[in-house]
Amino acid sequence: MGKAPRPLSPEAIEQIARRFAALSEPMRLKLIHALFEGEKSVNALVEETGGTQANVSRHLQHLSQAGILARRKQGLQVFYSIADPTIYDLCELVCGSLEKRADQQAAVFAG
Amino acid sequence: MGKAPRPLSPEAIEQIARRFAALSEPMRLKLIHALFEGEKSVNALVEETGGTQANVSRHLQHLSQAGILARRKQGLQVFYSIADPTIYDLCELVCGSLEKRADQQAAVFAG
DNA sequence: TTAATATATGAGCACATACGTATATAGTTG
DNA sequence: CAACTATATACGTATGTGCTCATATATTAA
Repeated sequence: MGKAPRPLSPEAIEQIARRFAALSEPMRLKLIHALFEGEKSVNALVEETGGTQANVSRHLQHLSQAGILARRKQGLQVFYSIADPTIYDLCELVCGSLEKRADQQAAVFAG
Repeated sequence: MGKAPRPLSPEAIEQIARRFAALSEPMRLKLIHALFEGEKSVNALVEETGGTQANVSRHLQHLSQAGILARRKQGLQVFYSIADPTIYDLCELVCGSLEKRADQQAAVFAG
């Protein structure tokens, strides 16, 4: 017996797809990874990631609207931080799964 | 103190992004969801999802090459099944997170 | 007010990818 | 062998999205 799957409406499917899509771009993952250390300003993230200011700003907005990041404006600066704690677990799950795959591949080559 | 993030090489970031991208399309999520019930043939998945045979086949191959699905050929038919068990947890995490968000939205409208 | 700084946004280009139609391949049956 | 079935693939098209460059907005300081 498999697990009993929840019924999923087309709208729910769409929402889930959008959530995964938000996490499917390298620059956005870099930003999320940088924010694992804590709240940071746009400028700090621009310097840390090496991206252009425009691009970083757009990706941060994308993640913010997706509910993944929180936005706090203070004076001239805007600070972003992780808003959805499940992001940690999601990344851990995927990293773990990919590491296992890599290990298996390595074992194949090692004989 | 935040959690100590693992260092992530650009290649690792790319891999993670690809994994999330594989899960970012509604038709692929439909297929994965259908396979939560167990192994199924391409034709069964075509009928269940209502997609065209070509499109379903392409998405199945995509998921298979990503290591998410397993492929088993038997006579004329090809059977696909979930190969990476973390997929269950990934979907549960995202569903839970989105449900919580929806509840909060609902609470706002309910006053 | 003007100048300076931090962030956001508009326009256009380049590229990726999802889709349908048609066809190819592989395996089975007669 | 030919006919049939299940799956995969080639091709063209349409759409989405990431990126850069330039500019706009907002906030602070002089």
